Amino acid sequence: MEPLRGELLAWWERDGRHQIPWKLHPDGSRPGPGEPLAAYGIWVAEVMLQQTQLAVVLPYWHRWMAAFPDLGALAAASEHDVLMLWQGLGYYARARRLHAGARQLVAGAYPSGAAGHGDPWPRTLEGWMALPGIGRSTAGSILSSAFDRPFAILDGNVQRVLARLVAHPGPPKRELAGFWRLSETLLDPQRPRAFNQALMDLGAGVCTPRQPACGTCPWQPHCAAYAAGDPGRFPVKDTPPPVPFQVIGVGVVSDAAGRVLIDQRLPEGLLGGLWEFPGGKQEPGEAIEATIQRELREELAIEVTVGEELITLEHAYSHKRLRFVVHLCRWRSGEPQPLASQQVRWVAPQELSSYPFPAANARIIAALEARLAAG
DNA sequence: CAGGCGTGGAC
DNA sequence: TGTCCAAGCCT
Repeated sequence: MEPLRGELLAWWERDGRHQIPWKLHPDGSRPGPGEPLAAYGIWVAEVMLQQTQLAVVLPYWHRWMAAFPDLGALAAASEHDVLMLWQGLGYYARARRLHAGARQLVAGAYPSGAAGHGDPWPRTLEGWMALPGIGRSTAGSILSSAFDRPFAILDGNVQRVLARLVAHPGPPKRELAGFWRLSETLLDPQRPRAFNQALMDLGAGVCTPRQPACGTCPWQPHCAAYAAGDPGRFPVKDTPPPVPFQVIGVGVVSDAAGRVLIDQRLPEGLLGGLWEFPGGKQEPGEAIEATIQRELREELAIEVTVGEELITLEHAYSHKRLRFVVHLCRWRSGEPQPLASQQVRWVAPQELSSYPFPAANARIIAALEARLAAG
């Protein structure tokens, strides 16, 4: 075990990522073994990093820390402001859970394990996992990063590295318990922060999903997949389920004053809590104009005249693909009702930037602005 | 426990 | 171009 740890850590000292801002002291210096780091920024970062690459997270993390510099600021923030800062990052339940977790921590409503004396941060796996949106891997990552405590991690990078190390014959999802044991066995109890970060950096930069750079890998002499001659074959993947495709009719409804109608989605589920232009699924054999009229009648209780097309765009979610066919509409009658949303609102086009929208709607807004600018 | 849950980078 | 998939969690 010691040789593997030493070789990985030696590689990491030379080639690891050492400029990650939340893993440094405020003055930019690296923490020594056992030295604590500020837990708040690490907690925020680890949640942002769930299923999201480091380069994507960095600008979001900096904006978030400027807006909500500490736990109290986040707990006191509105959900609207929280979603504004998360807009475009995806998996929006993470933002709502981070917000709820901040309020739990401020209220002291978490299990034992914190240091006490005004320090709200848990020191145990159970303490962190009691917070919404924190599972075992994120909890282990936070505890090792912030406090240099010996807790293992098992994200996608680590699963891939370990699956190759032992040439595991099946999908890791089916044998997670064994992978957790392996991650715990390998973990360097003297330097858990550095070891976990090294393992992730190895997966992100060397032991990559495609064309791994085995020539520079510190574990190449120990790697069963390399010995088998085909490291790219691991980890073995499950066949992904088919992704459904749907056409969505969307109305950008204007009133006589030039305001447009938007609604806030329900608090849970897909894009929960974000704002959007109203619309819905096209039914078989239905013209898209009829879809838009029907959906606005069913979900908002309004009657509109469907005008020209503004834009058609395709958007892929993790579990479905949609084509949005967006038409400009004129409001005719009916006070808009939030029959399938939290609330509806008439807003001037220049006010749209103060609402959190999902990525597909941001493209619709860009098209609308271009149309308005063109007259 | 299999499926819901976003977005953009990389090739 | 399409396809894969990333520092997972929740139900």
